[in-house]
Amino acid sequence: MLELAILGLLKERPMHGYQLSRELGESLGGFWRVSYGSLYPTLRRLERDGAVEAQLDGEARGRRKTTYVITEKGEKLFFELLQETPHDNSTEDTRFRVRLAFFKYLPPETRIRLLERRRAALEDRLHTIKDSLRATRERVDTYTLALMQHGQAATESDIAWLDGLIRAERLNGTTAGGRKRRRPRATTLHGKEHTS
Amino acid sequence: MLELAILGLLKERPMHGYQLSRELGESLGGFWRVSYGSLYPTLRRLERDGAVEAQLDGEARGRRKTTYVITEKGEKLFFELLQETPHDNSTEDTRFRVRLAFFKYLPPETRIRLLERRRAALEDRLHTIKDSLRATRERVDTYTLALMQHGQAATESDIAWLDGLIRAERLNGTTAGGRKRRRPRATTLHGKEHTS
DNA sequence: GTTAGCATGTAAGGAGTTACATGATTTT
DNA sequence: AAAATCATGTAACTCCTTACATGCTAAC
Repeated sequence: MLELAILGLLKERPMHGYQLSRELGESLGGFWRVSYGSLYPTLRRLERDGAVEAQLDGEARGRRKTTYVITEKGEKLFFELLQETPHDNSTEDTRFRVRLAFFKYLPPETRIRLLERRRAALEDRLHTIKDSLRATRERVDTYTLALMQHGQAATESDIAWLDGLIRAERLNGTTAGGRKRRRPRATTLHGKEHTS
Repeated sequence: MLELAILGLLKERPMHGYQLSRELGESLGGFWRVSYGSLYPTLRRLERDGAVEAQLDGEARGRRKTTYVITEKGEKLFFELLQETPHDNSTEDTRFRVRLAFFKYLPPETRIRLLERRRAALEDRLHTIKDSLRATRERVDTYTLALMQHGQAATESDIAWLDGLIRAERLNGTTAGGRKRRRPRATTLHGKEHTS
């Protein structure tokens, strides 16, 4: 997840680790502020794997400030991570936010597919909540009840939001051509932004 | 977090690991469904630490079904975990839900304190989002913008919900006595439910 | 008699965290 | 000249996950 976020930010422009940590916190709007203890090791790993390149700027004395630049290989990795099917359920809320932050790099079809997959997951959660509410009704304390009811409301609001995004995506997509337009592969995207 | 949830459920009645995993998913309404790979080892650890006791029911052959019962020591641990000041930011959303699910075991004063601490954290997040929105306005893409705006709305809704809970708590608390009532310690609660 | 659900576990590993440590540069 | 912020890093650790493995028991 962190790798994806780093690569996505470096795609826009080269940056220091420190800058990355700032922008990471900002672009997700206050959710998930990464610690340096995970940021720097991850940058090292990406460098080792050839996904980014380190450029030592600064006047050689003291060796400070390393600017990281994304490579071709890093771009490929970025698209793989961006479309990766998530198995994990626990981190998926944040993971989806990270993905969405880089949606502009995906073709409309893929965007819709990811949005609908997310929608299905939330529908699932909604059913679980409703089932719980039905099952435990009356013999449950105020706080658990409040938790469930607010969970339901929040999930419904999330779904409505997703519906808005999907609708907007469809409106943009229906301007040209019938169904089954040439399906672009990740490798054809390579670095260019998709502006449908 | 898992320890707290396990102890909280075992406080209501003894259970198997398997049952615990079901109820865990239910009582939090679809958020955080724990895997057995973390549940059973945690139960073992709690047993080793004397917080729970394992009772082998079943007919000795095959050795199946272990019912876990919370101990005195486990009750103490439960209250410690329930009031623990969180340092972690990343898991705090779920952590707060778990805490709230067991609020009935806390005295009103403590409830209010925890609710307000949570409220402050969300206000903080809200400011971060608003700052980001102000800072990046216009030079940000649709998706990041959507993310921030929805994040803001969701956070505001969470805060309003908390305000409701705090208000309800205050109404229940103002029936008797002036400010600074005898402050109950965790150890005085010991197992009994607080019904203000 | 087979599918579904109950029940318990292990091994390997992922993805982060905190706490500590250091030092340069900019602002007050 | 002190304080804040920029900048980079390591070591130990937390807490949970997936994938695998096993076997009983109830329902259809």
